[in-house]
Amino acid sequence: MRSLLDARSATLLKNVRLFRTLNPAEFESIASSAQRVVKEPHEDFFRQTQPARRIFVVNRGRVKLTQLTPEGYQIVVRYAGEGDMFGCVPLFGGNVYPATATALTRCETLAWDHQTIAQLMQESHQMMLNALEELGRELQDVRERYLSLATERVERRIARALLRLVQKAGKRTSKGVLIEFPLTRQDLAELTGTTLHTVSRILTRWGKDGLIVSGRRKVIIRNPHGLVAIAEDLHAEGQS
Amino acid sequence: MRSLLDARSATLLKNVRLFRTLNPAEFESIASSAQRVVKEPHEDFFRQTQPARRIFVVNRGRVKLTQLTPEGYQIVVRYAGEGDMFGCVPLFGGNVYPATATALTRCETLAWDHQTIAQLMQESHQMMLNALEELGRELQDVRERYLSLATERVERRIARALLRLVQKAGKRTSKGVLIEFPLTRQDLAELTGTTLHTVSRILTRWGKDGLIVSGRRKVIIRNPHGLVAIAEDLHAEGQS
DNA sequence: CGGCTGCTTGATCGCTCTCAAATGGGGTGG
DNA sequence: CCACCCCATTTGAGAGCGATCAAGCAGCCG
Repeated sequence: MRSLLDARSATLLKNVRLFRTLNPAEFESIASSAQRVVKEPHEDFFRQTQPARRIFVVNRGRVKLTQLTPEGYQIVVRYAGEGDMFGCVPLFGGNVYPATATALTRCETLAWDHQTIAQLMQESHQMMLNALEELGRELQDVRERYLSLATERVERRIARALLRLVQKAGKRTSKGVLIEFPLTRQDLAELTGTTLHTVSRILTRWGKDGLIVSGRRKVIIRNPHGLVAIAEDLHAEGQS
Repeated sequence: MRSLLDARSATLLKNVRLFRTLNPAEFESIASSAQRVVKEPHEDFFRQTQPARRIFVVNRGRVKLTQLTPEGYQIVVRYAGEGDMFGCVPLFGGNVYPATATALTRCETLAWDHQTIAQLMQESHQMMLNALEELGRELQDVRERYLSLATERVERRIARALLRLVQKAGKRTSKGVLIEFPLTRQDLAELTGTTLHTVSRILTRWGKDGLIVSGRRKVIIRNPHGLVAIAEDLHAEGQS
Protein backbone atom coordinates (compact mmCIF):
# COMPACT_ATOMS: atom_id res chain seq x y z
CA MET A 1 0.00 0.00 0.00
CA ARG A 2 1.26 3.43 -0.91
CA SER A 3 1.85 5.81 1.97
CA LEU A 4 -0.53 8.74 2.09
CA LEU A 5 2.04 11.00 3.61
CA ASP A 6 4.10 13.78 2.18
CA ALA A 7 7.84 13.77 2.69
CA ARG A 8 7.75 16.09 5.69
CA SER A 9 5.27 13.92 7.53
CA ALA A 10 7.23 10.78 6.78
CA THR A 11 10.47 12.28 8.04
CA LEU A 12 8.78 13.53 11.13
CA LEU A 13 7.17 10.20 11.80
CA LYS A 14 10.56 8.54 11.82
CA ASN A 15 11.55 10.78 14.69
CA VAL A 16 8.51 10.12 16.80
CA ARG A 17 9.71 8.10 19.74
CA LEU A 18 6.87 5.65 19.54
CA PHE A 19 7.78 4.76 15.97
CA ARG A 20 11.50 5.10 15.97
CA THR A 21 13.48 1.88 15.61
CA LEU A 22 10.67 0.17 13.74
CA ASN A 23 11.60 -1.84 10.68
CA PRO A 24 10.55 -0.62 7.21
CA ALA A 25 7.55 -2.94 6.94
CA GLU A 26 6.18 -1.88 10.32
CA PHE A 27 6.85 1.69 9.48
CA GLU A 28 5.01 1.50 6.21
CA SER A 29 2.12 -0.01 8.04
CA ILE A 30 2.03 2.95 10.41
CA ALA A 31 2.37 5.50 7.68
CA SER A 32 -0.35 4.03 5.52
CA SER A 33 -2.89 3.91 8.30
CA ALA A 34 -2.45 7.49 9.46
CA GLN A 35 -5.23 10.02 9.14
CA ARG A 36 -4.54 13.71 8.76
CA VAL A 37 -6.23 15.96 11.27
CA VAL A 38 -5.95 19.73 11.11
CA LYS A 39 -7.21 22.17 13.74
CA GLU A 40 -7.32 25.94 13.93
CA PRO A 41 -6.30 27.85 17.08
CA HIS A 42 -8.73 27.36 20.00
CA GLU A 43 -10.27 24.24 18.45
CA ASP A 44 -10.19 21.06 20.50
CA PHE A 45 -8.89 17.72 19.35
CA PHE A 46 -10.87 16.08 22.10
CA ARG A 47 -12.33 16.88 25.49
CA GLN A 48 -11.88 15.41 28.93
CA THR A 49 -14.22 12.45 29.60
CA GLN A 50 -14.94 11.83 25.92
CA PRO A 51 -14.35 8.26 24.77
CA ALA A 52 -10.73 7.87 23.71
CA ARG A 53 -10.85 6.82 20.10
CA ARG A 54 -7.63 8.06 18.57
CA ILE A 55 -4.08 8.90 19.37
CA PHE A 56 -2.31 11.85 17.76
CA VAL A 57 1.16 12.98 16.73
CA VAL A 58 1.87 16.65 16.17
CA ASN A 59 3.24 17.35 12.73
CA ARG A 60 3.18 21.12 12.95
CA GLY A 61 1.90 23.47 15.62
CA ARG A 62 1.43 23.34 19.36
CA VAL A 63 -1.18 21.64 21.53
CA LYS A 64 -2.15 22.37 25.14
CA LEU A 65 -3.39 19.55 27.36
CA THR A 66 -5.50 20.61 30.32
CA GLN A 67 -7.50 19.02 33.10
CA LEU A 68 -10.49 20.51 34.87
CA THR A 69 -11.47 19.70 38.46
CA PRO A 70 -15.09 19.31 39.56
CA GLU A 71 -14.74 22.69 41.30
CA GLY A 72 -13.78 24.39 38.09
CA TYR A 73 -10.06 24.77 38.64
CA GLN A 74 -7.99 24.09 35.58
CA ILE A 75 -4.44 22.86 35.30
CA VAL A 76 -2.12 22.46 32.34
CA VAL A 77 -0.90 18.90 32.06
CA ARG A 78 1.67 19.63 29.37
CA TYR A 79 2.33 21.15 25.99
CA ALA A 80 2.86 18.98 22.93
CA GLY A 81 4.97 20.16 20.01
CA GLU A 82 6.28 18.69 16.79
CA GLY A 83 6.93 14.99 17.06
CA ASP A 84 5.12 14.72 20.39
CA MET A 85 2.34 12.25 20.91
CA PHE A 86 -0.86 13.06 22.76
CA GLY A 87 -4.12 11.38 23.59
CA CYS A 88 -2.22 8.19 24.25
CA VAL A 89 -4.55 6.69 26.86
CA PRO A 90 -5.68 3.98 24.45
CA LEU A 91 -2.13 2.65 24.54
CA PHE A 92 -2.69 1.40 28.04
CA GLY A 93 -6.32 0.59 28.13
CA GLY A 94 -7.94 3.89 28.99
CA ASN A 95 -11.49 4.31 27.77
CA VAL A 96 -11.87 8.05 28.06
CA TYR A 97 -9.51 10.96 27.65
CA PRO A 98 -8.40 12.28 31.05
CA ALA A 99 -7.68 15.72 29.61
CA THR A 100 -8.72 18.20 26.95
CA ALA A 101 -6.43 18.85 23.98
CA THR A 102 -6.61 22.33 22.47
CA ALA A 103 -4.77 23.73 19.46
CA LEU A 104 -2.78 26.82 20.46
CA THR A 105 -1.69 27.56 16.92
CA ARG A 106 -2.82 26.10 13.65
CA CYS A 107 -2.05 22.40 14.00
CA GLU A 108 -1.41 19.64 11.55
CA THR A 109 -1.46 16.23 13.16
CA LEU A 110 -1.55 12.57 12.28
CA ALA A 111 -4.00 10.31 14.02
CA TRP A 112 -4.64 6.61 14.40
CA ASP A 113 -7.67 4.75 15.51
CA HIS A 114 -7.19 2.93 18.78
CA GLN A 115 -8.01 -0.37 17.13
CA THR A 116 -5.35 0.27 14.54
CA ILE A 117 -2.80 1.09 17.20
CA ALA A 118 -3.71 -1.97 19.22
CA GLN A 119 -3.31 -4.08 16.10
CA LEU A 120 0.04 -2.55 15.26
CA MET A 121 1.31 -3.03 18.79
CA GLN A 122 0.14 -6.61 18.68
CA GLU A 123 2.34 -7.10 15.65
CA SER A 124 5.31 -5.07 16.71
CA HIS A 125 7.22 -5.90 19.84
CA GLN A 126 9.46 -2.96 19.31
CA MET A 127 6.59 -0.53 19.23
CA MET A 128 5.25 -1.81 22.50
CA LEU A 129 8.66 -1.36 24.08
CA ASN A 130 8.71 2.18 22.75
CA ALA A 131 5.30 2.83 24.22
CA LEU A 132 6.52 1.59 27.60
CA GLU A 133 9.52 3.86 27.44
CA GLU A 134 7.44 6.85 26.42
CA LEU A 135 5.05 6.26 29.25
CA GLY A 136 7.92 5.88 31.68
CA ARG A 137 9.30 9.21 30.58
CA GLU A 138 5.97 10.85 31.14
CA LEU A 139 5.62 9.29 34.57
CA GLN A 140 9.00 10.59 35.56
CA ASP A 141 8.08 14.03 34.32
CA VAL A 142 4.87 14.21 36.36
CA ARG A 143 6.70 12.93 39.43
CA GLU A 144 9.26 15.65 39.07
CA ARG A 145 6.58 18.31 38.82
CA TYR A 146 4.77 16.79 41.75
CA LEU A 147 7.91 17.00 43.84
CA SER A 148 8.41 20.58 42.79
CA LEU A 149 4.84 21.50 43.67
CA ALA A 150 5.04 19.77 47.03
CA THR A 151 8.31 21.26 48.21
CA GLU A 152 9.08 24.51 46.40
CA ARG A 153 7.91 28.11 46.47
CA VAL A 154 6.01 29.60 43.59
CA GLU A 155 8.94 31.56 42.22
CA ARG A 156 11.12 28.50 41.78
CA ARG A 157 8.31 26.55 40.22
CA ILE A 158 7.76 29.24 37.63
CA ALA A 159 11.47 29.42 36.90
CA ARG A 160 11.57 25.67 36.45
CA ALA A 161 8.50 25.70 34.23
CA LEU A 162 9.97 28.38 31.99
CA LEU A 163 13.23 26.50 31.68
CA ARG A 164 11.36 23.35 30.73
CA LEU A 165 9.43 25.29 28.10
CA VAL A 166 12.62 26.81 26.76
CA GLN A 167 14.02 23.35 26.31
CA LYS A 168 10.95 22.11 24.48
CA ALA A 169 10.01 25.20 22.52
CA GLY A 170 12.81 27.71 22.82
CA LYS A 171 13.87 29.68 19.78
CA ARG A 172 16.97 31.81 19.75
CA THR A 173 16.35 35.41 18.71
CA SER A 174 18.32 38.61 18.87
CA LYS A 175 16.65 39.53 22.15
CA GLY A 176 17.02 36.19 23.85
CA VAL A 177 15.31 32.83 23.79
CA LEU A 178 11.68 33.08 22.79
CA ILE A 179 9.09 30.52 23.77
CA GLU A 180 7.54 30.11 20.41
CA PHE A 181 3.88 29.69 21.12
CA PRO A 182 1.29 31.90 22.78
CA LEU A 183 1.71 31.62 26.53
CA THR A 184 -0.46 33.63 28.91
CA ARG A 185 0.10 34.36 32.60
CA GLN A 186 -2.93 32.22 33.23
CA ASP A 187 -1.29 29.31 31.39
CA LEU A 188 1.86 29.64 33.44
CA ALA A 189 -0.24 29.77 36.58
CA GLU A 190 -2.11 26.61 35.66
CA LEU A 191 1.19 24.96 34.84
CA THR A 192 2.70 25.73 38.22
CA GLY A 193 -0.27 25.58 40.54
CA THR A 194 -0.65 29.24 41.36
CA THR A 195 -2.67 32.27 40.22
CA LEU A 196 -2.19 34.57 37.27
CA HIS A 197 -1.72 37.48 39.68
CA THR A 198 1.25 35.92 41.35
CA VAL A 199 2.74 34.98 37.99
CA SER A 200 2.29 38.51 36.74
CA ARG A 201 4.00 40.00 39.77
CA ILE A 202 6.95 37.66 39.47
CA LEU A 203 7.38 38.13 35.73
CA THR A 204 7.25 41.89 36.21
CA ARG A 205 10.00 41.66 38.81
CA TRP A 206 12.09 39.45 36.56
CA GLY A 207 11.54 41.94 33.78
CA LYS A 208 12.94 44.71 35.98
CA ASP A 209 15.90 42.52 36.86
CA GLY A 210 16.61 41.97 33.17
CA LEU A 211 16.07 38.21 33.34
CA ILE A 212 13.25 38.20 30.83
CA VAL A 213 11.23 40.33 28.48
CA SER A 214 7.56 39.56 28.44
CA GLY A 215 4.48 40.83 26.71
CA ARG A 216 1.02 39.81 25.77
CA ARG A 217 1.07 36.02 25.44
CA LYS A 218 4.81 36.14 25.01
CA VAL A 219 7.91 35.43 27.07
CA ILE A 220 11.54 35.88 26.04
CA ILE A 221 14.28 34.64 28.31
CA ARG A 222 17.18 37.02 28.37
CA ASN A 223 19.31 35.43 31.00
CA PRO A 224 18.74 31.69 31.33
CA HIS A 225 21.51 31.44 33.91
CA GLY A 226 19.66 33.78 36.17
CA LEU A 227 16.57 31.61 35.93
CA VAL A 228 18.60 28.50 36.64
CA ALA A 229 19.98 30.23 39.70
CA ILE A 230 16.44 30.78 40.93
CA ALA A 231 15.31 27.29 39.99
CA GLU A 232 18.26 25.74 41.78
CA ASP A 233 18.10 28.18 44.63
CA LEU A 234 21.61 29.44 44.23
CA HIS A 235 20.11 32.82 45.02
CA ALA A 236 23.38 34.67 44.50
CA GLU A 237 21.73 37.93 43.54
CA GLY A 238 24.29 39.69 41.38
CA GLN A 239 24.46 37.62 38.21
CA SER A 240 25.38 39.18 34.86
CA MET B 1 11.93 -26.68 36.02
CA ARG B 2 10.35 -27.01 39.45
CA SER B 3 9.05 -23.83 40.99
CA LEU B 4 10.86 -22.65 44.10
CA LEU B 5 7.78 -21.10 45.55
CA ASP B 6 5.50 -22.18 48.31
CA ALA B 7 1.77 -22.32 47.68
CA ARG B 8 1.07 -18.91 49.17
CA SER B 9 3.62 -17.20 46.98
CA ALA B 10 2.34 -18.98 43.89
CA THR B 11 -1.24 -17.98 44.58
CA LEU B 12 -0.24 -14.43 45.24
CA LEU B 13 1.81 -14.27 42.10
CA LYS B 14 -1.21 -15.20 40.05
CA ASN B 15 -2.95 -12.10 41.35
CA VAL B 16 -0.15 -9.70 40.60
CA ARG B 17 -1.39 -7.54 37.77
CA LEU B 18 1.82 -7.80 35.85
CA PHE B 19 1.57 -11.59 35.76
CA ARG B 20 -2.14 -12.14 35.60
CA THR B 21 -3.46 -13.51 32.33
CA LEU B 22 -0.17 -15.21 31.51
CA ASN B 23 -0.33 -18.76 30.20
CA PRO B 24 0.96 -21.64 32.36
CA ALA B 25 4.29 -21.91 30.60
CA GLU B 26 5.00 -18.21 30.96
CA PHE B 27 3.85 -18.33 34.52
CA GLU B 28 6.12 -21.20 35.40
CA SER B 29 8.96 -19.28 33.87
CA ILE B 30 8.20 -16.33 36.13
CA ALA B 31 7.84 -18.45 39.22
CA SER B 32 11.01 -20.38 38.70
CA SER B 33 13.15 -17.30 38.22
CA ALA B 34 11.96 -15.47 41.31
CA GLN B 35 14.30 -14.74 44.19
CA ARG B 36 13.07 -14.41 47.74
CA VAL B 37 14.03 -11.20 49.49
CA VAL B 38 13.14 -10.56 53.14
CA LYS B 39 13.62 -7.27 55.00
CA GLU B 40 13.08 -6.22 58.59
CA PRO B 41 11.33 -2.95 59.50
CA HIS B 42 13.39 0.16 58.61
CA GLU B 43 15.61 -1.76 56.23
CA ASP B 44 15.81 -0.52 52.64
CA PHE B 45 15.25 -2.61 49.55
CA PHE B 46 17.09 0.00 47.55
CA ARG B 47 17.92 3.68 47.69
CA GLN B 48 17.27 6.58 45.38
CA THR B 49 19.96 6.96 42.66
CA GLN B 50 21.25 3.43 43.07
CA PRO B 51 21.44 1.41 39.84
CA ALA B 52 18.10 -0.30 39.26
CA ARG B 53 18.88 -3.98 39.14
CA ARG B 54 15.73 -5.72 40.30
CA ILE B 55 12.00 -5.37 40.45
CA PHE B 56 10.00 -6.55 43.45
CA VAL B 57 6.56 -7.88 44.33
CA VAL B 58 5.33 -7.73 47.92
CA ASN B 59 4.34 -11.10 49.27
CA ARG B 60 3.75 -10.02 52.84
CA GLY B 61 4.25 -6.71 54.62
CA ARG B 62 4.23 -3.07 53.62
CA VAL B 63 6.77 -0.93 51.79
CA LYS B 64 7.12 2.85 51.71
CA LEU B 65 8.49 4.57 48.62
CA THR B 66 9.99 8.00 49.18
CA GLN B 67 11.84 10.66 47.23
CA LEU B 68 14.27 13.18 48.60
CA THR B 69 14.91 16.62 47.10
CA PRO B 70 18.37 18.18 46.95
CA GLU B 71 17.22 20.55 49.71
CA GLY B 72 16.42 17.67 52.00
CA TYR B 73 12.65 17.69 51.75
CA GLN B 74 11.15 14.25 51.55
CA ILE B 75 7.91 13.11 49.96
CA VAL B 76 6.12 9.79 50.02
CA VAL B 77 5.55 8.51 46.50
CA ARG B 78 3.27 5.65 47.55
CA TYR B 79 2.83 2.65 49.76
CA ALA B 80 3.07 -0.88 48.36
CA GLY B 81 1.22 -3.78 49.94
CA GLU B 82 0.61 -7.41 49.16
CA GLY B 83 0.53 -8.06 45.45
CA ASP B 84 1.92 -4.63 44.59
CA MET B 85 4.95 -4.22 42.46
CA PHE B 86 7.71 -1.73 43.19
CA GLY B 87 11.07 -0.75 41.78
CA CYS B 88 9.65 -1.16 38.31
CA VAL B 89 11.84 1.40 36.53
CA PRO B 90 13.75 -1.34 34.68
CA LEU B 91 10.48 -2.16 32.92
CA PHE B 92 10.77 1.01 30.90
CA GLY B 93 14.45 1.53 30.58
CA GLY B 94 15.35 3.39 33.76
CA ASN B 95 18.92 2.92 34.94
CA VAL B 96 18.61 4.10 38.50
CA TYR B 97 15.88 3.97 41.10
CA PRO B 98 14.13 7.32 41.37
CA ALA B 99 13.02 6.60 44.94
CA THR B 100 13.98 4.78 48.11
CA ALA B 101 12.03 1.68 49.18
CA THR B 102 11.84 1.04 52.91
CA ALA B 103 10.21 -1.83 54.76
CA LEU B 104 7.62 -0.53 57.23
CA THR B 105 6.91 -3.94 58.67
CA ARG B 106 8.69 -7.22 58.21
CA CYS B 107 8.50 -7.84 54.46
CA GLU B 108 8.67 -10.93 52.35
CA THR B 109 9.06 -10.14 48.69
CA LEU B 110 9.86 -11.78 45.40
CA ALA B 111 12.40 -10.22 43.11
CA TRP B 112 13.59 -10.57 39.56
CA ASP B 113 16.73 -9.41 37.88
CA HIS B 114 16.14 -6.74 35.28
CA GLN B 115 17.71 -8.93 32.60
CA THR B 116 15.35 -11.72 33.53
CA ILE B 117 12.35 -9.42 33.30
CA ALA B 118 13.51 -8.01 29.99
CA GLN B 119 13.90 -11.56 28.70
CA LEU B 120 10.46 -12.58 29.93
CA MET B 121 8.84 -9.52 28.42
CA GLN B 122 10.61 -10.25 25.17
CA GLU B 123 8.94 -13.62 25.15
CA SER B 124 5.54 -12.65 26.44
CA HIS B 125 3.41 -10.18 24.63
CA GLN B 126 0.80 -10.39 27.30
CA MET B 127 3.19 -9.44 30.02
CA MET B 128 4.29 -6.37 28.15
CA LEU B 129 0.67 -5.33 27.75
CA ASN B 130 0.19 -5.81 31.47
CA ALA B 131 3.22 -3.68 32.17
CA LEU B 132 1.80 -0.93 29.99
CA GLU B 133 -1.49 -1.07 31.80
CA GLU B 134 0.16 -1.03 35.19
CA LEU B 135 2.22 1.95 34.25
CA GLY B 136 -0.84 3.71 32.92
CA ARG B 137 -2.60 3.19 36.18
CA GLU B 138 0.30 4.65 38.07
CA LEU B 139 0.46 7.64 35.76
CA GLN B 140 -3.19 8.31 36.34
CA ASP B 141 -2.69 8.05 40.07
CA VAL B 142 0.13 10.57 40.15
CA ARG B 143 -1.83 12.93 37.92
CA GLU B 144 -4.74 12.76 40.32
CA ARG B 145 -2.54 13.56 43.26
CA TYR B 146 -0.92 16.34 41.33
CA LEU B 147 -4.28 17.86 40.60
CA SER B 148 -5.24 17.57 44.23
CA LEU B 149 -2.03 19.23 45.37
CA ALA B 150 -2.39 22.02 42.85
CA THR B 151 -5.99 22.94 43.55
CA GLU B 152 -7.04 21.79 47.03
CA ARG B 153 -6.52 22.89 50.61
CA VAL B 154 -4.51 20.80 53.02
CA GLU B 155 -7.53 19.44 54.87
CA ARG B 156 -9.08 17.95 51.76
CA ARG B 157 -5.80 16.49 50.63
CA ILE B 158 -5.35 14.73 53.94
CA ALA B 159 -8.91 13.43 53.82
CA ARG B 160 -8.32 12.13 50.32
CA ALA B 161 -5.04 10.52 51.28
CA LEU B 162 -6.61 8.73 54.23
CA LEU B 163 -9.44 7.46 52.07
CA ARG B 164 -6.97 6.14 49.53
CA LEU B 165 -5.04 4.41 52.29
CA VAL B 166 -8.24 2.91 53.68
CA GLN B 167 -8.97 1.45 50.30
CA LYS B 168 -5.52 -0.04 49.94
CA ALA B 169 -4.85 -1.09 53.51
CA GLY B 170 -8.05 -0.69 55.50
CA LYS B 171 -8.99 -3.36 58.01
CA ARG B 172 -12.36 -3.43 59.66
CA THR B 173 -12.19 -3.51 63.47
CA SER B 174 -14.65 -2.96 66.27
CA LYS B 175 -13.63 0.70 66.54
CA GLY B 176 -13.68 1.50 62.84
CA VAL B 177 -11.46 0.98 59.84
CA LEU B 178 -7.81 0.67 60.80
CA ILE B 179 -4.99 1.49 58.45
CA GLU B 180 -2.95 -1.56 59.08
CA PHE B 181 0.59 -0.37 58.97
CA PRO B 182 2.52 2.16 61.02
CA LEU B 183 1.64 5.62 59.75
CA THR B 184 3.13 8.71 61.37
CA ARG B 185 1.97 12.32 61.11
CA GLN B 186 5.18 12.96 59.27
CA ASP B 187 4.31 10.28 56.73
CA LEU B 188 0.90 11.79 56.12
CA ALA B 189 2.50 15.19 55.74
CA GLU B 190 4.98 13.90 53.18
CA LEU B 191 2.14 12.19 51.35
CA THR B 192 0.08 15.36 51.07
CA GLY B 193 2.71 18.05 50.72
CA THR B 194 2.38 19.71 54.11
CA THR B 195 4.02 19.64 57.55
CA LEU B 196 3.54 17.26 60.44
CA HIS B 197 2.29 20.15 62.58
CA THR B 198 -0.58 20.89 60.27
CA VAL B 199 -1.44 17.20 60.00
CA SER B 200 -1.41 16.88 63.76
CA ARG B 201 -3.74 19.83 64.23
CA ILE B 202 -6.20 18.53 61.67
CA LEU B 203 -6.19 14.97 63.00
CA THR B 204 -6.74 16.30 66.50
CA ARG B 205 -9.73 18.27 65.29
CA TRP B 206 -11.13 15.27 63.45
CA GLY B 207 -10.63 13.25 66.60
CA LYS B 208 -12.73 15.75 68.55
CA ASP B 209 -15.38 15.61 65.83
CA GLY B 210 -15.48 11.82 66.12
CA LEU B 211 -14.37 11.23 62.56
CA ILE B 212 -11.28 9.30 63.52
CA VAL B 213 -9.35 7.87 66.41
CA SER B 214 -5.63 8.26 66.14
CA GLY B 215 -2.61 7.41 68.19
CA ARG B 216 1.08 6.87 67.90
CA ARG B 217 1.71 5.67 64.32
CA LYS B 218 -1.91 4.67 64.06
CA VAL B 219 -5.10 5.95 62.48
CA ILE B 220 -8.58 4.46 62.71
CA ILE B 221 -11.36 5.88 60.60
CA ARG B 222 -14.60 5.99 62.51
CA ASN B 223 -16.78 7.79 60.04
CA PRO B 224 -15.63 7.34 56.45
CA HIS B 225 -18.64 9.29 55.21
CA GLY B 226 -17.53 12.31 57.13
CA LEU B 227 -14.12 12.12 55.50
CA VAL B 228 -15.68 11.74 52.08
CA ALA B 229 -17.74 14.84 52.80
CA ILE B 230 -14.53 16.74 53.48
CA ALA B 231 -12.72 15.25 50.51
CA GLU B 232 -15.59 16.10 48.17
CA ASP B 233 -16.22 19.43 49.84
CA LEU B 234 -19.81 18.71 50.71
CA HIS B 235 -19.01 20.53 53.95
CA ALA B 236 -22.39 19.75 55.51
CA GLU B 237 -21.13 19.83 59.07
CA GLY B 238 -23.59 17.69 61.01
CA GLN B 239 -23.03 14.16 59.78
CA SER B 240 -23.84 11.14 61.94
C1' DC C 1 13.11 3.83 84.79
C1' DG C 2 15.56 6.62 81.53
C1' DG C 3 15.77 7.94 76.82
C1' DC C 4 14.05 8.14 72.38
C1' DT C 5 10.78 8.89 69.09
C1' DG C 6 6.48 10.63 67.82
C1' DC C 7 2.70 13.78 69.02
C1' DT C 8 0.50 18.10 70.64
C1' DT C 9 -0.04 22.84 71.20
C1' DG C 10 0.90 27.89 71.26
C1' DA C 11 2.57 32.07 69.06
C1' DT C 12 3.98 34.45 65.21
C1' DC C 13 5.12 35.50 60.54
C1' DG C 14 4.84 35.81 55.73
C1' DC C 15 3.85 33.92 51.25
C1' DT C 16 0.30 33.68 48.42
C1' DC C 17 -4.57 33.99 47.47
C1' DT C 18 -8.52 36.96 46.99
C1' DC C 19 -11.00 40.78 45.70
C1' DA C 20 -11.04 45.06 43.11
C1' DA C 21 -10.02 48.17 39.62
C1' DA C 22 -7.35 50.34 36.19
C1' DT C 23 -4.43 50.00 32.08
C1' DG C 24 -3.12 48.78 27.50
C1' DG C 25 -2.39 46.17 23.19
C1' DG C 26 -4.35 44.45 19.15
C1' DG C 27 -7.60 42.92 16.31
C1' DT C 28 -12.19 43.96 14.17
C1' DG C 29 -15.87 46.24 12.19
C1' DG C 30 -17.67 50.38 10.59
C1' DC D 1 -8.14 54.40 8.79
C1' DC D 2 -10.00 55.08 13.00
C1' DA D 3 -12.63 53.91 17.02
C1' DC D 4 -14.01 50.56 19.84
C1' DC D 5 -13.97 46.55 22.50
C1' DC D 6 -12.17 42.51 24.36
C1' DC D 7 -8.81 40.12 26.44
C1' DA D 8 -4.51 39.93 28.77
C1' DT D 9 -1.96 42.17 32.07
C1' DT D 10 -0.70 45.09 35.91
C1' DT D 11 -1.12 46.80 40.44
C1' DG D 12 -2.96 47.69 45.10
C1' DA D 13 -4.86 46.46 49.53
C1' DG D 14 -6.03 43.12 52.79
C1' DA D 15 -6.82 38.64 54.72
C1' DG D 16 -5.74 34.02 55.99
C1' DC D 17 -3.91 29.47 55.45
C1' DG D 18 -0.36 27.11 56.67
C1' DA D 19 4.77 27.25 57.61
C1' DT D 20 8.07 28.09 61.02
C1' DC D 21 9.88 28.39 65.54
C1' DA D 22 9.65 26.76 70.20
C1' DA D 23 8.45 24.00 74.05
C1' DG D 24 6.36 20.48 76.46
C1' DC D 25 4.12 15.90 76.61
C1' DA D 26 3.48 10.84 76.22
C1' DG D 27 3.89 6.13 74.57
C1' DC D 28 7.13 2.50 74.11
C1' DC D 29 11.32 -0.04 74.14
C1' DG D 30 15.36 -1.52 76.18
